[in-house]
Amino acid sequence: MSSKPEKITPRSEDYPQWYQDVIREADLAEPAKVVKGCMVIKPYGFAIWEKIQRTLDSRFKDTGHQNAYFPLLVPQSFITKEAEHVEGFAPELAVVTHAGGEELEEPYVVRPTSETIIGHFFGKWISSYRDLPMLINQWANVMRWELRTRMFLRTTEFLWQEGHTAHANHDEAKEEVRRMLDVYADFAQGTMGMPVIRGTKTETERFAGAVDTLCIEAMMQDGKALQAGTSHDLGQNFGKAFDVKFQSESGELEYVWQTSWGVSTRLVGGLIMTHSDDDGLVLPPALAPIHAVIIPIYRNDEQKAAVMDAANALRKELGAIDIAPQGVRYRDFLEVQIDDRDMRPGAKFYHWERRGVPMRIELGPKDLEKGQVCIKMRTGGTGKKEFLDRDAFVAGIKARLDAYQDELLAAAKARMAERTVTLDTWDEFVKTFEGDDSVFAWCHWDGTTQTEAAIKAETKVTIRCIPLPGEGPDAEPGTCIKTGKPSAQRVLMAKAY
RNA sequence: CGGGGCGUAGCGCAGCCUGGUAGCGCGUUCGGUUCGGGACCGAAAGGUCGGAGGUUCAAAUCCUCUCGCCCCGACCA
Repeated sequence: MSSKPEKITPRSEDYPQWYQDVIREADLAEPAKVVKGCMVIKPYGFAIWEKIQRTLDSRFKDTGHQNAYFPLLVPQSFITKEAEHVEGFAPELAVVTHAGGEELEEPYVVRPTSETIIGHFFGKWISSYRDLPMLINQWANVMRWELRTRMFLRTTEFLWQEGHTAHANHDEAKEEVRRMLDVYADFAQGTMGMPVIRGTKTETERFAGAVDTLCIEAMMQDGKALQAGTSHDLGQNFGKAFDVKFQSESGELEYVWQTSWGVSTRLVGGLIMTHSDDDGLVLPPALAPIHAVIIPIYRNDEQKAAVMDAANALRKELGAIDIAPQGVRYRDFLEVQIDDRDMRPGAKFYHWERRGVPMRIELGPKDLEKGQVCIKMRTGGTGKKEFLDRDAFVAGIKARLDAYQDELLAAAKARMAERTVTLDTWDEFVKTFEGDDSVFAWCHWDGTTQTEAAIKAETKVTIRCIPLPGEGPDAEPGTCIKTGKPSAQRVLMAKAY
């Protein structure tokens, strides 16, 4: 490599520092500083979020949901209507007490989530079974006063999407909860290249006010788990709290069955910690704002003119290629940029590598002469430059990017498999989780909150989820790793972000 | 909120102990030579030393308070 001082701390040296270095060097975001716990998402980072939004939004539309928008401020009394919901969110609420120069009669809370205010409006909108199901999604910002923040993973204000639906019966609501979880899982793996495990949260980790919370859990490179998305079965809890009733086909008045589900800008943090390396950000093509950068190589003005002509022609040709995944309702063109800054080519290589651009195209006099391009992928493969016939390269670029996307997922899966273990004794368990890092451990658990709390207190390890069928080891009875009491199946245990 | 660390030029830091007109590296701007893995020469711009108060003839430096960031813990998408 180079003799220059490293700008990115190696992962082996200090993982959290590495994470921050990658974000800074890729120019994704920076701490706001002037606003506690908040971050500024910079254009390149926001472009990734926009890609996430577009892909997910398309899937939400495909599953019948419509976007809407509800107020940022929620009357404080709304929050207190659902007992568990208040209890869960009270500590992290920001409250507006003054406006227009006067103290408000009733304070507003800045939404930490919108179940309550949406519940209120569902109550007004729903009166008959004909109004159901009500399938709403909102793209919004929310605020939770967190004690400790990390960029993208946990900030006081964050961006997300929250789906809110109301159904005529519990089965339909449960189906919805599972359907959207599967959308998340499919998106995480297919688009982000981030393998996940689908499961059910324990009572401790369940959403405040839900009867059941499903989740997808991803593994970061240090083996820690990241809750990447949740889908809640709210039962009739909010229906009762906000008096959301409908007249059924048989004419009876019943409370609706609701669901809610969300993913946030945390996904960007997960994306970073899934693929990136000591050289900086690594992005899957499906979410990369820029797919390829052309670096022109020349020694004099004459060469420069010729190379720039060729570069512009190549860019135009590549930019017409639609790389949207199959089945989506939008088009997504290959984004290719030419870096014509007055810098040494080597400096440009490092610049774009830190930003995770999947492919670099070098174009110089020799390439024009031979009708070829010199390309190098950001990671994987042989790691070497490849010289390809220009037209064949253009024809094959989509397949090449698809292959790169698959490689990233495969590498992430391999890492996850490497760090996934099955443990049966408490001694092993303690030893496994001794250090700072973590693994995914499949262990038996007696199903009690007490045992869960004891395990956490002693080892910082939490039950990430009870796997859905097929997501973990086949269910077979055993004995709890901590207490030795009977257990029906293994659950996923890990330290978490 | 508890424990620890840190706030000095865009970034990374020195200076602080032992008060005396603010420095280094990288980056930036301009000019030139360069250009297939982080170029070089020359010139220049850029800081109310996180903020407030105090001690002092004099404060980046000493004292008090405060705000923010990072790490560790408790809470969480």
